[in-house]
Amino acid sequence: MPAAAAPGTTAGTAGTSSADSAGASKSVRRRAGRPSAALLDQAGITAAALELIGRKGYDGLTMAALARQLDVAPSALYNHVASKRDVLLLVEDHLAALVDVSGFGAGSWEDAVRTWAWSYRDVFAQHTPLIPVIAVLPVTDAPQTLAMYETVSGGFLAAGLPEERIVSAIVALESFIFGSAYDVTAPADIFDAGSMAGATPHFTAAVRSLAARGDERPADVAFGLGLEALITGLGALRR
Amino acid sequence: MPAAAAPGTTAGTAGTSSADSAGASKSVRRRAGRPSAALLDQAGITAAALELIGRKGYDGLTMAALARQLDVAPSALYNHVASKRDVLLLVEDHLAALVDVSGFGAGSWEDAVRTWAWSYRDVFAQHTPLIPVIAVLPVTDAPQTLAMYETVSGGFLAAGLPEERIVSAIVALESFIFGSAYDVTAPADIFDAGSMAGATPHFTAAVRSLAARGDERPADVAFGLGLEALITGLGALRR
DNA sequence: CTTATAAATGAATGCCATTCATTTAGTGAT
DNA sequence: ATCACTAAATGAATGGCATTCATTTATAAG
Repeated sequence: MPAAAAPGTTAGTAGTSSADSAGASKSVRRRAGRPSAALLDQAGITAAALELIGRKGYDGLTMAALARQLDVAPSALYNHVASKRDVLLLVEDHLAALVDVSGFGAGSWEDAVRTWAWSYRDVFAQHTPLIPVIAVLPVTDAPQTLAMYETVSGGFLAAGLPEERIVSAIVALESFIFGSAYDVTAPADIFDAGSMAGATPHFTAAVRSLAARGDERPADVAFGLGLEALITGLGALRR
Repeated sequence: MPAAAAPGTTAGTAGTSSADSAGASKSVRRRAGRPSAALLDQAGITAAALELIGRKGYDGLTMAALARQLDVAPSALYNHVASKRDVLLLVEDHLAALVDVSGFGAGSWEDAVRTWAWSYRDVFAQHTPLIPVIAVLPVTDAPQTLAMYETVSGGFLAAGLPEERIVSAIVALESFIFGSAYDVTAPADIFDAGSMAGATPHFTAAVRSLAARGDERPADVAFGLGLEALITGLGALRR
């Protein structure tokens, strides 16, 4: 857990072990009506969603399952979120706080970017179904994500990148990170050409010679290779 | 299991220009039973799916809509594809053939990569819902995609990249391309911090100064920046 | 002529997100 | 105290979705 960022606002609730409201499985039958204390809130929904995702994966994350996890009727969720997409947004923003931006302001710019990029990829490799959501997500709707951008922007500016290229540089890195996150989840034999191998000699040979020197995970090798290239190339913009 | 199946008898029809069977909207009521010539085949299904995607987007691509487009009952589709995922695979492989690999073997390696990467991104920017599918797709199931890899591998080898790094280099570029494809579809105001702008001075300033010099599309600027960095970095591996 | 089969039908099935009328328990004002 | 208001729950629809299955039938093969 890289920790870090976790900007002030919601830090109070976020700090508590997220399991509490998630695990509530009292089988006590409740009647409709306003309870003494609200059963649901966004923090509880987020925690329950994460718990569910961890146990059953994203296929298991249905509004019905989420409601059951919280011992509540599915329709009750809609008092606190407008849609399932909203739930995914809550989860996404929670995860953004786990990305390690501690390197910015500490060591070299290169090392800070390395730490950030690897942890960013690692976090979202476990949550690839969120990537299509993030990609189109206005930052306004995700405060933790926005906080991450602020820290990274500050680090880039301090390192001497021209202000007008900072967003482009971040976007380029992020695009690479998201694409690479998918890569982590790919099956090991994804490049096995099978019966078509005869028709693709160059590619088949390349796949074989990669596999031959295989201690490190292929996805990690590719990520390291691309990341170092990006760091060098983007670093050259500094003045 | 996709590919294989393709009942031999009807293979002849598969070779025909795929557009014909897509537009078939005869309202003639048919009875159950084997028709004189098969109404459906994978080429026709692919063409109809592309037509539908172009007209209604991926939300409009349902098995029911696809069947209607082909003037057939939804269940009939399952004689030719095992699942909706299979339909997406057919579409993906069709698109792979549109990617421009003509640069390999022609000009410089750098230019070939540029042409390939830009066209690859452009094709899939229109089809981002396919990206999660491609990412986990064994190449065996996608002959056109495999053919693309073969051409690119050959180009990389000819340019002097060590064989054991070719796959990693391609994966790194592809990851960047997929991530960047999402970027193209993002709304223009995605980085507008709105009410949070006060709390994020560096980021907000960076966004503003990017917008200030804005003739080119932001997604294109970021893609160009990252791509040139990758080309330089990966090119340095040549011997 | 018989038989096997590919390829269609349409009627389920089960899952899903979401909506809605309804109920109820607190809160705050009079 | 009483009353009205409202937040937050319920459970019963609703409509859409992919997929399955028993059934039908034209055709090709033997």
